[in-house]
Amino acid sequence: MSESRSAGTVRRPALRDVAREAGVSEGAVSKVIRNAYGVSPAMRARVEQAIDKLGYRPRTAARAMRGRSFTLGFETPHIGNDLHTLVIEGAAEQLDGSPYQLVIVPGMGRLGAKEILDALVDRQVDGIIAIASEVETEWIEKLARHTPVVILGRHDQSERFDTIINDDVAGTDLVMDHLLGLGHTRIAHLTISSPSAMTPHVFRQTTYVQRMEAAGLSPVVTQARASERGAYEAAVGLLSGPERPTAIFAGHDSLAIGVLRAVADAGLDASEVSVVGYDNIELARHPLVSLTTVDQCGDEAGRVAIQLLMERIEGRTVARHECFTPTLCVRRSSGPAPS
Amino acid sequence: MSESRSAGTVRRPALRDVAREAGVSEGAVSKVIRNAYGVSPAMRARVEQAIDKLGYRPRTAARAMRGRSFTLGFETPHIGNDLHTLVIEGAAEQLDGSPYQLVIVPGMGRLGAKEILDALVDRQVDGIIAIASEVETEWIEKLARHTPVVILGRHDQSERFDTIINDDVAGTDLVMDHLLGLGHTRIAHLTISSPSAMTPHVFRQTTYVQRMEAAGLSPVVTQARASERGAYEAAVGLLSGPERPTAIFAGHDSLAIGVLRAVADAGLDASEVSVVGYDNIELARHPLVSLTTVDQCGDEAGRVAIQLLMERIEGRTVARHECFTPTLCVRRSSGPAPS
DNA sequence: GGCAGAGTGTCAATCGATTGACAACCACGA
DNA sequence: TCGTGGTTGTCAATCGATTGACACTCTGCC
Repeated sequence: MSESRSAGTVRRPALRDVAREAGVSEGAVSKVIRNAYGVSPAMRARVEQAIDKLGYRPRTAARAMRGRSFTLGFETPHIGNDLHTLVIEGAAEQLDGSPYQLVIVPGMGRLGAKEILDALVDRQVDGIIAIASEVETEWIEKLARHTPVVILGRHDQSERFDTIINDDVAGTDLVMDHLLGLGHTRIAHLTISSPSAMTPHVFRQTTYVQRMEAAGLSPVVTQARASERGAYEAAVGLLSGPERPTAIFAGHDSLAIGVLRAVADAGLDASEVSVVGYDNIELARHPLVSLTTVDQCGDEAGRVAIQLLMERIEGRTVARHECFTPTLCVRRSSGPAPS
Repeated sequence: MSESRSAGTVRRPALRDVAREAGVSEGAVSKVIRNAYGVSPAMRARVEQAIDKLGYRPRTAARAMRGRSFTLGFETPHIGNDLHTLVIEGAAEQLDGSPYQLVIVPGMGRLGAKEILDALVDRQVDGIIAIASEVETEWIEKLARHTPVVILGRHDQSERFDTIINDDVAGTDLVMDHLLGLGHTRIAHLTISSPSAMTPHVFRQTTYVQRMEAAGLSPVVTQARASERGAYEAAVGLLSGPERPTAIFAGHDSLAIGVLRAVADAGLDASEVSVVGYDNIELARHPLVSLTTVDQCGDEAGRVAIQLLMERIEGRTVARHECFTPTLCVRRSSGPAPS
């Protein structure tokens, strides 16, 4: 009765069972599975044989109680965001072969960043990669006091956690160089509301305004709800206005996709309204979409995020802040200004 | 020195600290946080005050050692798959407000399903939702002996784990009714190789072949690599052959997107080659794509998956197998056969 | 007055792995 | 023969929360 619980349920072997099977102490088994000092080849062989026989695997929970959980957490407001997918891809690649495991807790529009981060802390992850754009800096600093944290796309540099950002000023400059070079003068910018002044969207918007004014043009900024549909509705408004823009720079690709839909619905195309996005999501590459956009190599960001976390886990205490330089991908959604 | 570890690192409060702060026993505190029987209102108030003051949160690892981890795991070969995103959305909705948390472990092409499932078991999740199409039934049954499991899109019905499938025969019938009704006779099917005979793709292919033969037509099945690019290449081959098909039924939407690309690149459109997919991913809805496809309500599947897991956690031991009936979404990518 | 029984709170064992202290043993040289 | 030093293995405490057994205090009632 001590070998099984309820009907059809079996107890997974524990370290104790392996020790009994091999006829050695639990400590010895622990040493073997951790590759610790002080085990003879003979002992190692016996223990490994017992492990194989029983199909033993150490429980993460028990290990976590004594230190590491070998788990890293990723917080994202919503999976299905292509940029984040790319980041996760890079992170997974960097983690390949290591004993650490990446787990993702998705907000899906119902859980706030704080709730997710708390859930990760409750599970004693050894490190956290987060977006967390809506969370105050102090809150994250408190979090970082006990768990290594890397924040993506946040422009404020704290001493207590690492950040990885894309150079949004340079990226926006690429877009504006492109559009101005094509002769556009009525360029509108579509953005979303930001919880803080330190988000990428604010930097893109600010740079857009500066460039417009520097070129002697009047900036037009429109706020949309943060979705393809929100962008669609905002774009419909822009296109039906008196002074129709000849180019629309959207804060990111999902918004740009919505803009493209509005352009198509209005019976227009790229020869009349150029559309440019930001992020270079998979869809932007598709020939039916062919969206001009800014690539910010999310996979590289994912790889670096893991590296930074590992450094923290191994003892680094001074913050590091990485910045990537984006590139422009010119496609068919943008063209010369109509004459 | 017992209050802090290394520089800048603080120990999170434990149950013990709350007990000391409130001047009660640890057991009492435990009862309060679990809403267990046997606490007076006065005690509850004192304890809750102490919890607030210290910012205490129970550690999942310690709880897991005594039973539940309040964590459910989701195994997916690759996030960024829109159907899975939809499933996760439904699951998150169903889980809203419960103490359970969903975590996703993505394979990202480097981790096999078994490795992911093992990682989840190591973390003692209370239940698992998995795709696991490549894993043998016996392996999953062994897994299900100690952890509740729901498998998505697997047509073999085991007594030991629950399954949720889409009626792929009915879905394929919808597609074939549609295409045959439009007068198509040269209908090709694009599929991917399957690790077992129980995957949705095999059922779709088999039904396609049966319907073609029943209509007195010759089926043409082409295998593509499992990616948009693989579908593109396969479609290029199909379109440049001697007897060009007038309709292509792709095994799922990502493949269909690749087919659409090939059609566009060949200078053709829906009036010459109809394209139909399966899954109704977000992109299929976009006006620039407008793909006719089969909707299999992934969000509902996600909700039901959570329900099934909860039932298992609460003691159900007989297997349940749910089957959803899909619907057809007709869009502009399909039309009458060219005369 | 005494006793049943409901309501509260404490105690101690337990889950599984890790880790520093320590003991047993060996060989070797003085 | 004894001591020294290096290997190898065991022991026991520990991490944090849960839980069943148990003890104590009141009420109310015969």
